[in-house]
Amino acid sequence: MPSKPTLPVVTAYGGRITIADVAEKAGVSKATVSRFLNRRDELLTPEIATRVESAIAALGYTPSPMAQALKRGRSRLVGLIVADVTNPFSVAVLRGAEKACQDAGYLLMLFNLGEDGQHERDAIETLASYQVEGLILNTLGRDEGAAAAAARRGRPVVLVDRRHANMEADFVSIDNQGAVRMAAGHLVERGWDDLLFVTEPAAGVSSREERAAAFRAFVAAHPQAGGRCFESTATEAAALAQELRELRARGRRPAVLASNSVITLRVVDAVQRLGWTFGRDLGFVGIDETEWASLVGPGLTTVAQPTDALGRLATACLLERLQGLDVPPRQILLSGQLVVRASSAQQ
Amino acid sequence: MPSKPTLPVVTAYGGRITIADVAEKAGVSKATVSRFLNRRDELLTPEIATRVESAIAALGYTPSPMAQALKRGRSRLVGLIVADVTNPFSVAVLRGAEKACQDAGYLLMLFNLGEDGQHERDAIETLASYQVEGLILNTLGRDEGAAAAAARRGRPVVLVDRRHANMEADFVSIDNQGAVRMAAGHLVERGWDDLLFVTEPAAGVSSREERAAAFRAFVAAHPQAGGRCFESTATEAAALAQELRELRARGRRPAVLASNSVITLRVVDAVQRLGWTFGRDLGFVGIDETEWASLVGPGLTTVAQPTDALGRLATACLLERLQGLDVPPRQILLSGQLVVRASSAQQ
DNA sequence: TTGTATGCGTTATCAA
DNA sequence: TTGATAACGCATACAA
Repeated sequence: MPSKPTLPVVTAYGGRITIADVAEKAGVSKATVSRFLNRRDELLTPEIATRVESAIAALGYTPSPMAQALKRGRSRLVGLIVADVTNPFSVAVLRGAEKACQDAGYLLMLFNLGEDGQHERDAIETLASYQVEGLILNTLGRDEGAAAAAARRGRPVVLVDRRHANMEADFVSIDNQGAVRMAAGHLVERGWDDLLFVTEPAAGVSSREERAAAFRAFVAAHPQAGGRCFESTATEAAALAQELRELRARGRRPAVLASNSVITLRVVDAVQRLGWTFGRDLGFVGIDETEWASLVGPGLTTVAQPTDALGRLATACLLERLQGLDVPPRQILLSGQLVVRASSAQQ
Repeated sequence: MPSKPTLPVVTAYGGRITIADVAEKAGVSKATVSRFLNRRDELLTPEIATRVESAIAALGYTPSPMAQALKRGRSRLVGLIVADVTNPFSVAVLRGAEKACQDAGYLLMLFNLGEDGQHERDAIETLASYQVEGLILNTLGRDEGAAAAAARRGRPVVLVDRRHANMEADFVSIDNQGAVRMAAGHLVERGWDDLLFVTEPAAGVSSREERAAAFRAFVAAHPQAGGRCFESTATEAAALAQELRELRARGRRPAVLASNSVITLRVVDAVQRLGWTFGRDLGFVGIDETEWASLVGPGLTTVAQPTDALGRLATACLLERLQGLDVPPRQILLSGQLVVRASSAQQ
């Protein structure tokens, strides 16, 4: 008797091969295939196991993450929201996080807030609707409680570089205090004795606040060194140049400590307009290492952030929470590394 | 008679509010809610419509994209695969694509191939398993046919900046030929008459090949100007410096045309080691505008790519295909823009 | 015009 | 140990 007319192994609509196809080919039930996939440890008759296995291989079957997510409520997705992908720091962190996710079998969904840094709440909700299991946030946290709400819904949240007000969550960042102390200490040690800390307006961004506070603390501890702060905005380039002029006019050995690479760009621009030379007319250290730091002027001394580690650790924290770790919010602070170049040359 | 004992509006497990919750609250069936959501045009009794509407609002209901994707086979997800997120060009394109996606109600899933640019096939399959509706690729295409396979499965593919061999797909890029001609023409016009085109080894990357070919064509058309090509690798910085030395030793007015920003970085480094000055000892134009181009040496002349438009157009192409547009593969070439600075100053 | 029932691809609960 | 079967949240053919 001829075997029952086997339907051609017709790939399910959309070209997708489903667990049903595998089951049919292996001559078992869908449940068995599912068990084979998920709980291999559980005893399966070796013969059946191999049948299923080869059917899977023959068909090239891969489970549908969407269906799995729907059923399990878990998606193997991690959401990463950054205030601005244009920021090399954020991209570097992203890379670290991505690697760690891949290693753990997770996929990163990126959401970039763009220009205004607004819509954080929307971003969180969008990502949440895709059942992301957790969130890594490198954002302002201005959208009161949006992240907290996510956390309350049971989605672990890890903050990178920027704390959110009233938000109890794991936090991963460079040690801002240490970084500033290192940078300022280096300048003073090299003989620069009139320091100007240039930063963007704090505007509630914790890293900016912490760096500024650390600078003030440094100044208080080193009364022999002059120390002032200046807030630079994108629109007022002239004000920065003016500030630098006054700094130098004071007649000591002036140096700038830039709070991040955006500020570094502005300071370099101003210094070039003034026709000054770094390391001679003005000492300089900037937080954030960039690919161009060594190429500007005589080379810019920087504090490099361990961006890759930051991304990896943020992911690691998240994954631990996903695996049920239940401890109070942790803070992980990593040291920056001073990259000495000619802009801070010995006086 | 008391209404049947209403179960407390219990939010579905995981805290998720489902269409069933809305239906119950509005006192209608799930189907009605679904119709309200999808085909508002279809006649609904106004009274019911408002009841549903307010129930949705009251509950803060949002449909689950996963469930929708499962049911419809469409996910409102677009996959973007980049060879290297570290590349500012790719990030800029990403931003444009992201904006366009958001405008159209799509979400971008980013996949970064990282270091080796390997695993393109894996990336495509991973993304495909999440039911992305289409793919934007800024990759090597070395993984023979992986993209083509996706395309065959009915997922539209758009290539950005890099063509794939044997791949018939929409292609969006800067006009490489025009860009090189513009850059080289500018140098010659300014009196630089011994040109060196520096590029990474082509290695099958179409944009590199096209730029090199365009340079050779330019040289052929301008026999009075010297013109050579040099392939620079990351590991052999010395070779580049040596090449520059020879270029200058030839005694004419030497200039470099860098094929992208990575090469620009290397050339700047070499020139600084040699102690030369751009615009005096060596003319320079680099393809790719960067935030630091104006800050290096006397300022670097560049050809800016319309990255944002590239990303938007790539997305637009994809969305058109998704809406059923069926025309042969298109090529969209955008002009670069010359940003003149002192590195190419008049001789 | 609205409701019922079915299925998308999986997993989980029960029997067998 | 394995197999029916019922969800997961949604959309739709069909019935009312």
